[in-house]
Amino acid sequence: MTTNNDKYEILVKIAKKRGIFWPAFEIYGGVAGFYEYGPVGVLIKRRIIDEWLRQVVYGRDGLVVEVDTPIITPRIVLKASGHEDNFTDPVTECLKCGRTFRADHLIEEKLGISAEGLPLDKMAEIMRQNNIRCPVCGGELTPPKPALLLFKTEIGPYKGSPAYLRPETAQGMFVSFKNVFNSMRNKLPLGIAQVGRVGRNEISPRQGLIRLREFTIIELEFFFDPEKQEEEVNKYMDEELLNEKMNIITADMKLNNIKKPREYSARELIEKGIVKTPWMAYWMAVGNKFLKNLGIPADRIRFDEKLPEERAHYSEQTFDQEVLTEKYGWVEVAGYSYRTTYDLSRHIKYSGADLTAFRKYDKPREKEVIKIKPNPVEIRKRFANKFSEIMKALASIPQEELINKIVRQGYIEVNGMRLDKELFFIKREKIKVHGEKFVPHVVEPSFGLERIFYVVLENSLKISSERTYLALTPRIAPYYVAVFPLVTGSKEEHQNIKNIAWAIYRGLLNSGIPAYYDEEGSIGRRYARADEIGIPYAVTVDYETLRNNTVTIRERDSRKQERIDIKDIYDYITGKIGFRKTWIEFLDKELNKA
RNA sequence: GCGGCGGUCGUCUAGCCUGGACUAGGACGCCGGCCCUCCAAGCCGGAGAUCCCGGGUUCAAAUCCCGGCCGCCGCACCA
Repeated sequence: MTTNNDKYEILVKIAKKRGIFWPAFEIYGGVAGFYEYGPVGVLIKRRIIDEWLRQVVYGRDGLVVEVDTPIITPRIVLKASGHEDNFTDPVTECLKCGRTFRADHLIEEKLGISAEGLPLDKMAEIMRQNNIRCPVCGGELTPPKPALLLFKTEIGPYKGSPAYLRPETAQGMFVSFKNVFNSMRNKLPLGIAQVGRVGRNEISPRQGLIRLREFTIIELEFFFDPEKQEEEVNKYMDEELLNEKMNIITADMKLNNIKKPREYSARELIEKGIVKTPWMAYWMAVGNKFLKNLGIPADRIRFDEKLPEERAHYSEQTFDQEVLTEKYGWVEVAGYSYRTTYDLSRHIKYSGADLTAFRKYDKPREKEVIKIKPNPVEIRKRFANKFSEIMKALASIPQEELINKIVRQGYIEVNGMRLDKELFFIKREKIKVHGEKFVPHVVEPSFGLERIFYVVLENSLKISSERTYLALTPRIAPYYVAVFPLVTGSKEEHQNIKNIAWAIYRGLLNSGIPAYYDEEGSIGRRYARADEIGIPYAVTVDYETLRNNTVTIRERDSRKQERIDIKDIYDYITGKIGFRKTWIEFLDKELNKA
């Protein structure tokens, strides 16, 4: 019997043996929280990214575009985003036993009051006043110090300006929003996606690929107009997405101690008001399909809504998407956050840039505007000797304030003098307004690539007494097809068989099919090696090939073989892997609709 | 970060307690050769080990002692 731990260990062994992944810096003893991808691993990783790009980014009716922005991020950006303040933990250390604790958690535990976000000196005071001591040994605690989880660096070699490695790629999308939005001709809704490396200086990373200090995020920021969200979702969400079933644990369910998820369709999530924006349901449905297409069974995927105190500082609503693993139980592979206007508003404030979109009204609206100007003749009449002083002071008062004071209260005070509305020209004017500026709202589906990579591998690994293989869904296999000569001896017909196999291999590579060639060891061993890295098909050239130009093609999981003509190999493989069937089915459906 | 346990070819391991005969042994895997009609076969040969790192004790350290690194488990942290 294979236990969970055995399975994990077999996976780790295969990963190292076959070049999939392993801990980084191994020859120097390794550094916790860093992993390396090997030659086969990079291919699988790339295929997963490609599938994400295809399904979540470029397959979304043109809603989403992609960018690539810097990893090193000036301090101001992460100050604006709130990370510099929120990505630190207040840590206190016991002077006696050396244990460290989160100061705010200790306060909450002892006093039952929320201490999250309090200034450090305030926390120190509370701890002193209430004589909070080490919960383990009762020793004295140091005042809380901030532990920053951002990697710090400097831009410029001498006296550089402070910078951090980005802890998420999202800020790249917010900071570049204006340029992307303009280049996409100012249209909403607009998704901006990015695949990129990030760094988080975790206190204690463990759990292999699940908790890393440097990893890859694939995420998108989806910008939309909150006033048009219903009609726009209706336009883009087809029946298939609306009917997508998901396992959900809502925050309400958690508060009522219900731990078993309920099944909801995306439509129900919207209609029952479980999601705070219908776009949340849209992206959750897309993400659910994405993971299923990577081979994760639907009953091993669930969404867990975070309670307010569990959410990141920027989020109005968060669902974690989790996958059940053998090794780690439920693992969060993606987070769906409703970031509202938080990030853009903060960058507007810190940078001064206009990061708004323009909402055109259906019809131009008539709007009354009031313009106020001082009436010099009247003012001189009333305040002859203060005239220039008054005029100067008035010039520096903004229009809104003039309107506010004069129209609403009937007068304005300037340098201690009361100026009544009779001293002003008040002009009321009707103008046509075509729309208004607003800050777009944002929903963010954010995936941890290494976690997806891990859950897919773990899920794909099949172990039996007979054999061990990776049942990767064909599209994310490192190679689509292996090519083998049945025999590799020195007789002339053996040589011919080898030559044909080699020619087929080269032909496939030349046609853009990721192919793999192996002639070492017995045919059985070669199948086994190919199976271990998840190659879904194997073409074998044998004696019959010499007679009639056919080869056998073997399917990895069933080990069934078919005999096909050499000329049909390309079509066979692209048919199995590829998009031809999808194209025909989809086109039929779409044309019938039209 | 704290506590417990551990670390020997790519992998699994023998040796460690009781220091020396260890040029660190074996198996699997890998590479080469032979064999050559389909699922990890067989035979022959080969390469492959900073005994995790640093220091100490000793005539002598894989082995004993100290510190560090890394891993696993628990706590804490993180999502």
